[in-house]
Amino acid sequence: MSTAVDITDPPSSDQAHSSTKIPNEPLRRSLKRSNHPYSLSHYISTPSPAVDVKSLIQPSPAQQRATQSGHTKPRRAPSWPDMWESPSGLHLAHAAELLMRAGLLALTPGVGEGGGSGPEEEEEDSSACGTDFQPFLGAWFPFSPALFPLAGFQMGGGHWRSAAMGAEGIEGLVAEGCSPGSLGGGSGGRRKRKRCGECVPCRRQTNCEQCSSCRNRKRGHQICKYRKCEELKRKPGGPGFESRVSRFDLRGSDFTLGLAQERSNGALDG
DNA sequence: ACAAACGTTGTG
DNA sequence: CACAACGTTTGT
Repeated sequence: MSTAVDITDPPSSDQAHSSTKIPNEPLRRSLKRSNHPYSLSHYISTPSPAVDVKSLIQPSPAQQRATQSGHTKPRRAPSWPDMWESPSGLHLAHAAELLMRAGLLALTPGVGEGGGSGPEEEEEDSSACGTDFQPFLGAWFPFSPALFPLAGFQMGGGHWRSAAMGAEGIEGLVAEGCSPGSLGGGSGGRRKRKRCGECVPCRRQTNCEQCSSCRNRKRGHQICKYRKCEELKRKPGGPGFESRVSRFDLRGSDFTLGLAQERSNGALDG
């Protein structure tokens, strides 16, 4: 049970947090000009530390604090991936559950009745969540019937997403099944997924400057190949993802059962 | 406004 | 399928 992240890259410590922006400004012109110490082969041959999915699901206290206290982004509402990524993602799930219990959130039959103990009461205590996701109730669950097809789908798709499902599950589901495109927009509503920040490539701090992406950054708009997040490499709909989504998509609430089965089968375990 | 980077599409 | 280019989203 040693899920410790084996960080082989010394400087990766300050990069544990996932952010769209790379902390160490590897993409700066200065970097381009400077002759970075790593060669292409270095990137390729670097061992792959285990991905600590748990850290995604259970953010550090510091992260939680940050999210709880200052989760209010002045600029725009958090995207769904944001929601799932943040500790509040769990709260969001709880919110949905409460909504269901209150009869406000109509999901496909089976979810709500899946037993009093509910499918996922795993994380945290509801009491804490109750207060915590309050803001989200206002912002994201305005109890508007118009939004419930959306919300229901999100909830169902997310299935109170839990530790059983990796970050990939979250992101994938949100990215594909639950993206605004499939939600309200329908037309070209593709939501960007975010780097996991945990995988080896994400931990890279420097661009190789040699790969096609680096060389062609101006026009390619792509991150260095060796920094491309492993999660993002997987297309939504890829292996593992598809099974989950399809299960959820086709059977709605049975998604939970599917997860349970997979869990028992060890498919989702480590 | 700008930069970074993901998603999509076209091409070989 | 891999790659390149573009469009778009997202964060500063």
